[in-house]
This record gives sequence, C-alpha cells and structure tokens, in this order.
Amino acid sequence: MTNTDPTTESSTGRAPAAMARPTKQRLAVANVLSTFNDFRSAQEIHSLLDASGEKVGLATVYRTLQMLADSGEVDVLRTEDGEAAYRHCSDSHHHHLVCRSCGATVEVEGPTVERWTKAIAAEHGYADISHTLEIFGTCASCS
Amino acid sequence: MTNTDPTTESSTGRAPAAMARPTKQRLAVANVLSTFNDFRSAQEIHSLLDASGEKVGLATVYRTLQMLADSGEVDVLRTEDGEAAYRHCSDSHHHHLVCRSCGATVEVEGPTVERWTKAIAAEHGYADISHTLEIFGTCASCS
DNA sequence: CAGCAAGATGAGAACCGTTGTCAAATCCGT
DNA sequence: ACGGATTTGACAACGGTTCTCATCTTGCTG
Repeated sequence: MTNTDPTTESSTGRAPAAMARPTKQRLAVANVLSTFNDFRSAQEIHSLLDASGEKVGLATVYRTLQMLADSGEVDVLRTEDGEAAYRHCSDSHHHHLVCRSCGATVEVEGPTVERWTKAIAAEHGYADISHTLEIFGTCASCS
Repeated sequence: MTNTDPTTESSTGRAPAAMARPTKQRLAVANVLSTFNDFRSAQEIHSLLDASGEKVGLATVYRTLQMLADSGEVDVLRTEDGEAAYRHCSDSHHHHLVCRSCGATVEVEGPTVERWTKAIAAEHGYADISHTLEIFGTCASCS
C-alpha cells in the first residue's frame, strides 16, 4: 500500500526460472523461501516477510505461493492441523519422523523410497514424480 | 504445534473393541467406517450417516472420529485441500499415486516402503510406527 | 518520456472445515 | 425409578485460505 521507500531495489535478487511478473513482492517471497530448507506455513512465511521489513499482504503471499506451487517451483504439503506448508524444491529432500506424543521430529532421508516411488510411478505411466512421506511413532523417551 | 492431550489412558491402555461408551451414535460412526477401506473426509462420513438414516450431529461425528483416532483405531491424514480423512486401520495398507493435472488415482502398495519406514524409525528409537505417503505425477494421458 | 491497458496488490469480507459452548437428553449404578 | 455424570446436537466461534474490488504498478507503445 504505502510505498514509503522508492530507493529500495537492489539487495534481493534471484528470480526463479520464469516468474510471470517479477514484482517486488514476488521476489520477496521467493527470497524468503530460499532462506530455509524445510517446510514453513504460509502464515509463517508472511510473518518472516513482515519481520524482514518487506510489507507484503497476506493474500499476495498466498497467491504467490500458490503460483510457485503450480509452476512446480515449490513443494507443498499439509501439516497435521491442516495448514499448508511450502518449501523451495530442488533441494535436499527429506522426510519427517514425528513422535506422536511429544512431537519430537527427526529429519530422515534415503534413496530407498525415492527409488521406489519413481519405479512405482513409472510402472503406472506417471511422469514428473514427487511425493510426500511422513512417519509417525512413539519416540524412545515417550514409550 | 498441536500436541494432543492424551487424556487419561492409564487404566484402559488401548481398547480395540471396547469403546469408552458404546452409544448409538458412536456405534453408527464405527459402523460406517467399516463399510469402506479408503480414506473418507469427516463430512463425507457425516453425510453417509445421514443418508443411512442415522441422525448423528456433525460435532459428534468429529468428536467420535477424533476419539477413535486418538485411541489408534483409525488412521488420519490430511487431504491436499486441508480436510481430515479417516480410515479404519488394520486393513490393507496402500498409498495413492495421484495425477497432478487430471486427478486420476492409482492405489499402490509395496513392502519396500513399509520395511524402510520401520527400519528408519527403529533406528531412531521410535516405536509403534505408522506413516502416510502420497505420490504425485503426471499420468500417461496428461503428459 | 508520457499515456494506457493488463496485471498485481492489499484490506477486508466471505468461505469452509473444524472446534468450542451449553442446555437438554441419555446412560448407568445404586 | 432416581440422581449424577456423560453425551449429544444446534449453533457460535475460530483459524486458515480464498475471493472481491478499488487502487496502484508494470511493461509496452507511440
């Protein structure tokens, strides 16, 4: 809304492959996304933007994230309480092992599942594969 | 993060066949759950109840499903649009291979992932393992 | 460089699934 | 059958997400 600082226009850079219109807000979202490798909720991303001085409307954040997700530039998943979480993809891919009672989370990864999902998908004629996997259990200190 | 309160579960432990209070409504919900093997949304379950003549309040359906989920009698997952989906567990375990553009879904299964998740979980000291896995891609007719 | 039309933004309302509230109904042990 | 505790159900409240629309930018054209 109030464009208070017409001189800001340099530090953040790096527009992903092809963004429809690389506006300041979209760049800001893309930029924040590149600062972490795990999944963050849309609202959290909005807060991060706010905290970093970039004033981007919540609706715009949602729109941008959706756009990025549609174009395959970010991965999306739903947390257990129904929030959408986003992560810039093409980065270290891992899954979460979550304790059902205390919530302790371990990041795990392994080529096994990656290979299996690709194989299964190919077997059924599916291309351009991605997947989400979450493991739940009771951790050592909770059992 | 929502850390669900595991109410008082000291005496009963886990009760597969024993429900806290087998009221008509709870039985109705349990009964509907047993009529399918895939995940259905809470609202869909409510509709099914309604359609089958059982008049159960929406709130009660939610409460019952949550209760069943807490006691481990049903599995829960979040669909891509944020709805909670429930399925009576201890049944044929499979995953979904979904086409990103037309939505065509194939049910897949395989011991590989099951083994892998168990191994990974055990490796980290987690017990009582469950997991959710969804594979996304573009199906043959859409690519 | 000014002007313009298409596209993007932001504030708030609208939506939708889910959860909380609380009086009335139901259940169970006595 | 009675009484206390639990459960139910209608509806309000909530939180996340999407929609609306007036205003502002962007990119292009002349």
